[in-house]
Amino acid sequence: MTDRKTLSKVESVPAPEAGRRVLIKGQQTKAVIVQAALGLASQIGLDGLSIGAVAEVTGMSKSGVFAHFGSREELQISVIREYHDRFEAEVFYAAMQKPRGVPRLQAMFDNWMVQTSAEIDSGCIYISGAVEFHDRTGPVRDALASSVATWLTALRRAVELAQASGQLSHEADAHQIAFEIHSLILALHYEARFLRNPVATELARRGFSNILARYAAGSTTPSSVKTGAAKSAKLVAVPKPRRKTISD
Amino acid sequence: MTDRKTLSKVESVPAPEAGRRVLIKGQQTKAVIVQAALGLASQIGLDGLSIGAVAEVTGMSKSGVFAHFGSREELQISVIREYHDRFEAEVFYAAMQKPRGVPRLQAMFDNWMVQTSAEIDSGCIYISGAVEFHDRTGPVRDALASSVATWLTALRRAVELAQASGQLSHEADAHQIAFEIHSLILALHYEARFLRNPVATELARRGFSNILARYAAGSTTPSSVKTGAAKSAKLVAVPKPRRKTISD
DNA sequence: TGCAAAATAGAACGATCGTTCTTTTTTAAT
DNA sequence: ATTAAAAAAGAACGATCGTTCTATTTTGCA
Repeated sequence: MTDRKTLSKVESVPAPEAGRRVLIKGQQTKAVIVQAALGLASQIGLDGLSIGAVAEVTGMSKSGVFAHFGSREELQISVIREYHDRFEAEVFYAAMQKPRGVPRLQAMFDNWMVQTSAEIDSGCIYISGAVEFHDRTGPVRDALASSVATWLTALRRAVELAQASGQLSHEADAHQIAFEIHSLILALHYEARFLRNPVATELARRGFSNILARYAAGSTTPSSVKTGAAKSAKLVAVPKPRRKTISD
Repeated sequence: MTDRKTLSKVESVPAPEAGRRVLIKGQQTKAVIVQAALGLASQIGLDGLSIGAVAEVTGMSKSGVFAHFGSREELQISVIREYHDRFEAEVFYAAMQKPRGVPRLQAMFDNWMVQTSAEIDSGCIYISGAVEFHDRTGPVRDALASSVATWLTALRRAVELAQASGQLSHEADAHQIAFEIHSLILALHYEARFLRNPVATELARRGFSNILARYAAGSTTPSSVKTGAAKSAKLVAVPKPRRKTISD
């Protein structure tokens, strides 16, 4: 569609045929349905997402909703794509405005925090979905894992850029740093959403600054970094890629 | 029951009346059911746990299973108690054998890792359940949050003991350290279970040793520790405690 | 304005769910 | 061995689920 740098090549909506209307009625309501379904899935989870509930929220009939997707799985995948796009816009693109290195990495983390522990209803589908689908197989799980892997790869690249710019130490493995950043977001989600810990945001923020301090270029390095094991770390998130997911 | 130090005062089974049989038939099968239900819940989640599935696994009838609990919620709570007891034995008690300070903290983390990313079927109910119940209310959520809060409190105390023994710096807040340790377990679960990252265990282990190195007594401290905000951190996990949960 | 196609609604299906009720089997103490 | 209680089974209920089929309404272009 556009040739600017993107998080992945996933296309949500087929390009409209030339000479036709830009957005046909069916696509409008489909977009409305997906948005409503994402809101629902954020609260009750992807797995708990039922067509009947979506129909009630949108004021449509069950079969009216169903006809747009053909199956519940396709609805779930559409929701994942919607979340992917939103996450890409609000976390990835927003951070890409910042200069490379620590500022961009900091922006990614800040945006991610907002997306994860957002004030109102929003729950992170990447986190809840991982729990719901970690033992299953099929296209929904694949779509979810693919989307998550895409983002985590982008995060790791931001770490590597910070290293390349000399702001973070080269001695630490980028996988390790990205893992520790990811872990803070997961703990933030856990403590803020489930345990209702009001200072979870502060704990996560401090943890991130601790990571930056520890891996700051030229600082004292901890005992065990840069061994062989972690260097071969590789995410194997997408067993059967069904569409292009990770851009180069 | 026993007066040795325990993780909490939750009692799973009422004490048998004097002069009666030690374990009546109904309690035997109930224990079998709960164990089978825990195995099921570890795979498909507490929320997905259905009485029919438990009946099939145990070779009983639905109503036969149901009669032991009276409701699905009570079955779920029984599963949580079972997991609590098992977690207490395999993570908490096992680590209490070690001397106070870093060795005990290290043992807690190691045992926790095994419990979280165990080889076979076991999934951590504390993690999956948090996602499934983070927006709900009721006794199941309360039981889960209470059990988790109990363990996290015990973890924080182990950190404080390590500080008191002079092995970890007093400058860092124990809440912060416990938060960062917890976050590594969550990331381990996420990457090992969902993303099938084969080096997740190694990343978590290294993250823990990084924490130890960073907070080692006498080491250089990062920029922002020991401010007022995190000192008031307090877990508010149990809104309506319905039984005694956290020991003093 | 007419008309075909698209979009939506409505009803019904088989399946599964938690739960209740009734009946049968098993237990455990006399 | 007898017997009352406990345990387990079996059938059925209302509800909800995803899905299918058919009818109705709405759309969008001629």
